Parts: sequence; structure tokens; C-alpha cells
Amino acid sequence: MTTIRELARRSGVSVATVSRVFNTPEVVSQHTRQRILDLAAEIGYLPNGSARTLATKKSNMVGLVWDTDHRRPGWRHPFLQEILVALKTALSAHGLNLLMLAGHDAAGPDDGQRYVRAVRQHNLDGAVIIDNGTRDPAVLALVEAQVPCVALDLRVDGPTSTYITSDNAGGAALAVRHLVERGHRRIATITGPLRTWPGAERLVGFRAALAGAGLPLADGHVVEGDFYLDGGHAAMDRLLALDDRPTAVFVAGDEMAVGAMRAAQAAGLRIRDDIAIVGFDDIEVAALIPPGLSTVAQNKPGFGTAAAEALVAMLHGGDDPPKPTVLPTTLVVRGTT
Amino acid sequence: MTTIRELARRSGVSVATVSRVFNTPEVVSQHTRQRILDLAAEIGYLPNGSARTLATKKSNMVGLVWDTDHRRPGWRHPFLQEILVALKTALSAHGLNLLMLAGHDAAGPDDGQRYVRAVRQHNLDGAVIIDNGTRDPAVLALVEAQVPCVALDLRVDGPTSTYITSDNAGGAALAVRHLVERGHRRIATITGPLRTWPGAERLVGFRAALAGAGLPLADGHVVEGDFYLDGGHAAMDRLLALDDRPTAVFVAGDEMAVGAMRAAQAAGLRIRDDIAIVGFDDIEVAALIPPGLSTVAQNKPGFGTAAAEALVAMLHGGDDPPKPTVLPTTLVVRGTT
DNA sequence: CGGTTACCTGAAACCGGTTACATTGTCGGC
DNA sequence: GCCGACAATGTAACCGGTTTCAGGTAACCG
Repeated sequence: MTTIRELARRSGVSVATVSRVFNTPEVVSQHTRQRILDLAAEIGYLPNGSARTLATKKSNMVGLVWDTDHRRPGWRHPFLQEILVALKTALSAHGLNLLMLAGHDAAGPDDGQRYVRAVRQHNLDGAVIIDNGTRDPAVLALVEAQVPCVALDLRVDGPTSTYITSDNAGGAALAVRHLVERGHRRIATITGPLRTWPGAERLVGFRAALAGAGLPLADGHVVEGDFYLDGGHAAMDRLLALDDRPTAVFVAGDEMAVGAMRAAQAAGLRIRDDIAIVGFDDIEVAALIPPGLSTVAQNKPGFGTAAAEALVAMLHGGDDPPKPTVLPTTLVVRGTT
Repeated sequence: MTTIRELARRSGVSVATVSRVFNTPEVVSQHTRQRILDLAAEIGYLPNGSARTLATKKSNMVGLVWDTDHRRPGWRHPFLQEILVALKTALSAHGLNLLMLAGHDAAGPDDGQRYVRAVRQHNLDGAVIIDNGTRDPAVLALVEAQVPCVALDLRVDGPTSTYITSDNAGGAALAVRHLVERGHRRIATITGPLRTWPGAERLVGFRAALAGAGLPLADGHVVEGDFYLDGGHAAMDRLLALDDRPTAVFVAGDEMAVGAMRAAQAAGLRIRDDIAIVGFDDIEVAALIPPGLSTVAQNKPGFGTAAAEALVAMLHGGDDPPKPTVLPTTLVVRGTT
């Protein structure tokens, strides 16, 4: 391991000068700077991150808080991978690294401070939170502890935190208007869990759009789902059992929508002709499953890049936290409508 | 930030003793140990990770090397999320954290040493490599630099590295035997890229099983695919254009298999009756897409836990690197066979 | 009772950087 | 020729831990 003192000795300057070459290059003369840089490259010198962090209290690392739903071990984020790619890319463009924080599975006591502890212990500069809908107190502790945070699909605010979300209400409205254009007048919805932000907002948008179109919302035409396949199936079963069965359903999540499609088929209905379905998310299956699920697409990489940018703004900007970002949604029409 | 000196002062002992309480508790007397622990909990003392790393050169962090295929920006690992969950859980049970390493998109020069640099800079204890099929020199540089490594689906070896993979050949054989049992005698295959380990091995297993069953392999009945949807579609088109069209196809990846199903349907064939299909992976869509894709399932969380265990064994064990892990595969029969 | 021995604790060097402050040298202006 | 300003560099304290080595105490033994 070649150290800064070694490099200083070899290039005949003090360690301070070497340090300055890497931190405030403009204050060291062009000539020495170049000499030191050349020598550094030659002997493969790399500043030691831990030493640097120790001295500056900045680690250039941000934590990634992403737990699975422990009540549902099989829970998967619909597009975690896309978010991760974008997030990682955008962060590393600013010299930031991502440290995955251990969740409720971690060793040690769980007093609801585990993330805060991890942040302090590793001198993390901030955190990105991917919501899993469990309202984990340990997550909220982060924003309370004034750690610079940006949350995805979780509405947090505070002097050091902001969030990124899709235009859930707007997306729901897109879906409704599309169904109305297709001639539907009895439109129902299967919602996400209403305690989650997207779940609640999509219902708000649904209601508003229905009202805007002058359409009534019949009793029992709002069924709360859970974002899972089986939940969607069960919810659709309930809708189909109604006397005034809807002719179209806005399902607030693609996975549930697939479940709903199955329920409809199991009931012997033709999808689209007997019952139209619009989903939300635009996950991979939506395009693959026949006849193609019409759905409201989210800007998946947008979550990652927006989160990175918001975080960087907080870290470098220093002033007020950035406003929440609302990503536009788009309608993708396929075979179910 | 409360430091070790602060805690030492308050509890009336030296910093050395406090340090020992957290590192070698058995050497400090029961009495003082408890007193220090109590006080530590009371004032919320946490050892500073950077200082610790600086002193010990062990960070308790391992790097995650996972790049997307830059020739295919949309590339997604078929079950990254499951791997990540298991990996993170298993690692954190051993007190290890996961640092996502920036990829080819990172700032700075790319001399094929970017991962090695990152490892050195952050004093990482090891790395987990998720192969993306690009044979990135920067990845191989890691194992050459003697960084403790465990790779997924990438066959690396060296004094400090090992790998985890599924029983690809065995899985392919499962698929073939199943098709033979169903009465098929003209069986073709759509392979993955043959430069990848799983791609190559599945073909090996396919050939062996065919031979084992005494069946011939007709000309043109091996088509190299790319693991992608469109590639599967195109490959199937070629198979269907043959004079001696196969009655069954082993498709070495579920995404390709879906593409192949579409091609078959587009050609007006009934899947299963006119042409049977077995995939590989058992991704989510396999169960969702009608009539259900028969496929060879991989033990997805197994990759994560096995990787964590292998890495821990290398870090703590100290001796020879563990033998490669080969995860068993299982056949899942659905509607396509 | 002197000498080991085992056990517990403390002093201080060290890990590899950053940075406040001091120092040196140059140059322009009066 | 002297002084102040400024640019470039050096000195040394500091960040918060770990660990070697040595010292002190008590028990144990012959």
C-alpha cells in the first residue's frame, strides 16, 4: 500500500502539498502538481478512503435502504433493477457510492435506530429510501435524525429530506379517460394498499377523473388490494360477483392486474370485450402476457436519476431541500382495452 | 459524535480498555466490561467505522460488481432481486455490508482496473461478481489482484476466488428427459450465448442427455440465441423453417422461451401439441404467461446465500478457497409440455 | 517469604489522510 | 532600499480508533 507520505518523500515535497494536489489543485503550482500527478500514476498511489473519511467526516457514500416486506417474504419491487441501474450510474457520476444497508434481518438490537446507527457508523453522507409499504419506524428515524434523505414513493418531508414519486393521480386519470373514450361508463378500481402513498393517490386520481367525466361510482366498485397477484385475483372475484358488474376496471398495479385478468378468464369472460382492464407500472409481464396489458407506465429510470440528483443537490447545495419530484406517467395501450 | 476517548474518560478507564471491550471482550474483567457497555449504551457510543478500518485494514464491506451489458442497455438479470435479498441477508448476518461498485459508466479513467481501484480505495474485504456475459477485463483484474472473490455464473478460479453456478448441464438433462418421456424424438435447442458459462453448459447437458436417450441431433437443431426475447423469437423462426422441424425445443432461458412461444403462435402452431417448449430459469413470467411455461427452475436465493457463505469462508477461513458451489435445479412442469 | 504466573489495565505509537497556521520567497510600489 | 501583498510550500496537530508492550496486582507454589 503506497501512502501519501511515500509519495511525498519520492516527489520531494511535504504531505500537505500532495494532499492539496488531490483536494485543492488550484493552490499548488502547475509545475509541482504535474510532477506529483505523474509520480502518483507511476507508483499507483490512491488516497485511502477511510483515512480521508476519518479526517473530513465525509465518506462519499450514501446508504440504500431497501427492505423487503417481512410480512411478505416474497415481496419484490416491481422495477428495482431499473432504479438501481439509474441510481448507481447517476450517483457515481458525482463520485458517490451506494452502500446497501442491512435491514430487519441484521444482527444487533432493533430499537428502530438501525439505519441511523449504520449511517453514523459509516459516516454516510445521505440515504436513498425505497419504500416497501411497511412504514418502518427505522426509516422515519432517519429523516428525524436529520440525515439527508430522499425517499421513493414515500412521502417524507423535513429540513433534510424530500421524495420522488410518479404522478399517481394523473396516471390514474389517464387510465380512466382512456376507458371513458372506449365507451365505458361503469368503471371500478382495484386499489393498492391505501396506507401506501401510491395506493392512496391512485385512488384519489381515479375518483377525480370519474367525477370529471360525470360518471358515478357505484357501491362496491372500489376494492382495496395489496399489489400482489393473488390479491388482484381475489379483488376481481369480488367485483365480478356484483349485480352491477363493471365493464372496466382500473387496477392500480400490474401484478394485481395480471391476477385480475386470470380471475376474469376463470369466470369465462372475454377480456376487453366483456371486461376491460388497465394496469399501472408497465412491468415486463405487461407486454408479454397475451393479449398485452394496457397500463400506465412509470418512468422507472427516472426514479433513480431523480433521487440521485435530489440527493446531490442537498449535499452540495446546502440550502433548503429540493422540492419533491413528480415524474410524469404515460399511457400504454395494449390488448386489454 | 461521541468518541472512544470520551467514553473512556467518563468510565474512568483508558481508551485501550474500551477498545478491548468491543474487540476482545474476554480479556477485560466482567465488571469493567459491563460498566463500559452500560455507559456506551447510555450515551449512544458507536465505534467509528472509518477509524476502525484505517487501523485494521478491514472494512467489513464487500463490493458488489454488477454491470449491465453496455451493448444492451436494457439488459436485466433474470433474478437479480432475489439474489440481492439473499446476499444482503446472509452477509449482514456475518456483519458484512455490501458496497455497490460503480461500473463502466463511472467517472475516471478506465484502464481495466476500476474495480481493483475501488476495492483498494475502500479497503474492501472482498467482492461478489454477478456476471453479465461481457467478460469484462476489469472483473478478471479483480481475481488477478488476489482480491477474495466469488462470482456468480462466471467460472473463475485462483487462490482467492471461487464461483457459484447452477447445475446447468443437469438442468438441461432434466428438460430433455422430460421431453423424451412425453414421447418427443426430434428435439432441438435454442442456446444462450456460448461464450457464457451457463450458455455453454446447458448445451453440453442437452447434447449428453440426447445421446443418453439414444436420440439423434439433426442438423440445424442447435441455434445459438442471446438470452433475450427477440433472440428467442428469431431462433424459433429458424427452427420452424426447417424441413425436419422439431416437435420439441429446449430453450436455455425463459425470456427467450417466451419469444419462442410467440414465434410458434405467430406461425399458427399450437404450443405443446404441435411444438413443446421447456425453458430455463423459472422467472416470474413463466408462471404467468398462458398456458404456463414448463421450465428448469434455478435456486435463486441459493446464489445469494452460497455466495455469502463462500466469501465468509474465504475471509475467516483463511485457507484454500472453497470449492465452487453447484446449485441443483428442478423441473417445473406447466402447460407448454 | 521470594518468585512465578495469570490476569487486567494503561501509555503511546500507529493507521493515512486533512488543514490551520507559520514560513519562505518574489515582486511591485513608494 | 524597505515594506506589504501574495503565492507556494512546510510543520504539526488532529480525526477516532487498534495494538504492542510494559506495569501492577493478586494468587499460587515451593
